[in-house]
Amino acid sequence: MTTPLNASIKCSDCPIRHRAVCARCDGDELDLLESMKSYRSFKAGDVILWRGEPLEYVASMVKGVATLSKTMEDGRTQMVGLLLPSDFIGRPGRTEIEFDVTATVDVTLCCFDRLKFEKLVEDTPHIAQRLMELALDELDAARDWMLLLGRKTAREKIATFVEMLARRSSHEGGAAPQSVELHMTRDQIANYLGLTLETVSRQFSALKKDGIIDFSDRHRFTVQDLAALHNETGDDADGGVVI
Amino acid sequence: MTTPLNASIKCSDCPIRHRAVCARCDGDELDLLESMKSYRSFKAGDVILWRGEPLEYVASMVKGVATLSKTMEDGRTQMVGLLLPSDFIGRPGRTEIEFDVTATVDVTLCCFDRLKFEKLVEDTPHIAQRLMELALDELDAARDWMLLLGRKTAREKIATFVEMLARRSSHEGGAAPQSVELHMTRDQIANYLGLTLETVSRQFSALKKDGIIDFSDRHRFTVQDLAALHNETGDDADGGVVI
DNA sequence: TTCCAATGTTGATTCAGATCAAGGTGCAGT
DNA sequence: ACTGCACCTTGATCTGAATCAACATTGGAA
Repeated sequence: MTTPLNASIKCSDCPIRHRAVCARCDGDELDLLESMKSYRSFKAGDVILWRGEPLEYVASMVKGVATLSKTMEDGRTQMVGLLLPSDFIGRPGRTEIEFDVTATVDVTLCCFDRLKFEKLVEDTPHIAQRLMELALDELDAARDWMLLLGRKTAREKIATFVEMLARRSSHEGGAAPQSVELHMTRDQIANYLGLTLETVSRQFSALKKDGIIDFSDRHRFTVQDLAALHNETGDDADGGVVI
Repeated sequence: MTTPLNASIKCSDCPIRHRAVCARCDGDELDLLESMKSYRSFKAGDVILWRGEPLEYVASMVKGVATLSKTMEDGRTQMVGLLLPSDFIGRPGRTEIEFDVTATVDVTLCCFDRLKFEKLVEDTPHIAQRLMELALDELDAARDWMLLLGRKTAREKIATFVEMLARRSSHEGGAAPQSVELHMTRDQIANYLGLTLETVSRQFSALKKDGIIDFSDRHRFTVQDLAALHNETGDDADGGVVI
């Protein structure tokens, strides 16, 4: 399940070098991290960390997608975060986390022993500063999500989700009406949006019927009308139009 | 509306000295903060910061309660945070915030010029470290709230809210079945919990009818049965029982 | 003290989304 | 190619909370 790999890329060649917790580190600091790190891989579906489990290491996401989720006793579950490359898992000063972390596709982590890392945070301002930035960014995202969960309709939730995916995949190059990959099942999307899987399915169908998106297969769609899509999100006009 | 006060207490006598952003600072660092800070007061109901407004200063809550809220174009609003003494407002590296900050009771802030504070964060690891801790704590709270907003029923939401207030006010001393103050109107509570004010009112009445809480007046109640209350929250047993 | 506006309660009705139910689709394994 | 299963879609029905509506309470201003 968890595969420790000694084979890890050099920090200086790392794809997340400039966005992860090490972003502000200089050469010497990077050498130190280099000596401490180890890679781990997880398969799609693997649980990376269980809620309440002792937290032995903290890590940066190098590759893949993982989810943070909370589950109630009767099985209701709510995703409370999405981890993408450069995001950080775990926190110094906490011996456990109170949500499950699950890989949705194959994941590679760059891991550090928690205790050693905590000492590092004390001694290395650049790391604390970057961790602060990452935490504040996540806090902004969490707050946007609270508005969505508390006040948006099912259609607005789906439109917001679709727009988020479209915007993100447009970052990765490509022209406007591009194809977007859904890495999650309908059930996972439902848990992300605070809906049921049936409602997710119905709303996708509705957006398709209205000519706003079109599915090539169940896990891949194109946005036909970006303006109409945004109009369904319930968010303010503009929002930094993607060109 | 905003009243700059030169009269501010000494940092060493400050009630939030050991929990606010300055918690890790040593004597010299504290002297520096002392020389930079200025107090501002706000009346209950005053808006402290508007969404999108240029962020001239950042601040620590010294006294009072304030809310962070997001509002959609059609008026739906969702509170995304509650600020209590020692909480931090604003963030280095951001020229504006994307929610409104409103005082719900009279508030006193300890303010710092944003640009000067940003420089301070760069130069003073103790501040970045503490800001990181505060942000991570808020992130934990935000994630608990996401579960509540996404998956809990109206009754569970109200029970969770009531339990939170009861737990908090028990921290401030007092025996078990104590009287708890509601600083918020039904409408504000509704915006906090992702409900309507009518539903809030009905659920309070239901908890009262079931003998779980009892109102002395509209803004003050006592918890009659803490175990039954917890049982209605949907959260796991235990939860660190208050003794 | 009276009046008024803001706030809160309660009832009736509606509706969005959950739940229950019955197929469809596609792909991994044989 | 066939089978089985996980995943998805669509329909029918139910229900919890929103909405609409009327009235009660409170506290502050005149």
